[in-house]
Amino acid sequence: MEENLILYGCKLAKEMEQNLPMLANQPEALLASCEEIITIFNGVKERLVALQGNLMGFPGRGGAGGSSSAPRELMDLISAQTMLGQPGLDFMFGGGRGAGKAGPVGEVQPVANATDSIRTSPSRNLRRRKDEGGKFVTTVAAPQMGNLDLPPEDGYTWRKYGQKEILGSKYPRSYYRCTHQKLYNCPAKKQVQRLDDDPFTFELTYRGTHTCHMSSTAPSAPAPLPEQTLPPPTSSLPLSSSLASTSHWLSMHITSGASTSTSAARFPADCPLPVADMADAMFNSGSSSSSMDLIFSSMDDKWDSEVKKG
DNA sequence: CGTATTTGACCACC
DNA sequence: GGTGGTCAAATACG
Repeated sequence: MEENLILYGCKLAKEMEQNLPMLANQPEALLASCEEIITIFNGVKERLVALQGNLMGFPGRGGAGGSSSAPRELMDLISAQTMLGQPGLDFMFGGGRGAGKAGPVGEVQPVANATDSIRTSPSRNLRRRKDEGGKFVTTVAAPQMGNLDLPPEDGYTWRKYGQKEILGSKYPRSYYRCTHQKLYNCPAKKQVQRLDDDPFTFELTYRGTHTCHMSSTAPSAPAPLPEQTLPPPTSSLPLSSSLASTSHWLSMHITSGASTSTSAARFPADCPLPVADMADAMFNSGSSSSSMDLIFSSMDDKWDSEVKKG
């Protein structure tokens, strides 16, 4: 069920992508297509939210007023995946597509948090380990050229706060937190580790959700969109131009069909994840994620209202 | 001088 | 006690 809708959505998105120059002159057609895609993904998203709610038991964030944290988590995952240029949606939607034998690259696994117990240390309670709701593990291809030590760029700004040798791994694990952690109390963290059997692949572990890009005062966030029925000015986004020249190293890797090349192959030939491509292009088109924030915030508006409706 | 990274030590958890 | 995650002082960098 979902996968059919997704395929349809992918197809629509791809058609949009191909017809973008034309559609740019027909904002109404563009708008209709956007609406359709949004509707499709919305339905799938709601199901996944329910599913993921069962799976992860998202505790929500901040207690008061955090009623719609799960969609945010999902969107963050999608953002991370699409930014990475990986078919991360396969994790979200791949359950039914032909018993998807996922390769080692681009695989995403939700990991349920064991307990929520916070150790009440008598002397210190500032170093709690078991925090945040869920964590996501994904693998991403490393660049085949250039600096291999460079952690994968994913559109967020991370600050490294630690590195550790991991038992049984050749390579150390690096620990990053969101640069805006202090300013905006953003709890997002990620771990980067190179696979010992495949140095060209990073294993990324994301935990926590970015609150910095949600904050209206956050540096990367555009001015909050007012309540509106119209979508953001998608026609003004540098979609087509950047699609033609994605210079991101991840994109290069994926299209180059490198050694661990199960990533792109797992998608139908007529649907090479155009949505991810579009998102990737959008992220790569600017250093800040403002355009994506624009899109996601508007989508969230939509989706939030949909969720509240239901 | 402010910010990011490095790195040894500390701490939580198993 | 071992291992992994985090802290924080020292250091590097722009």
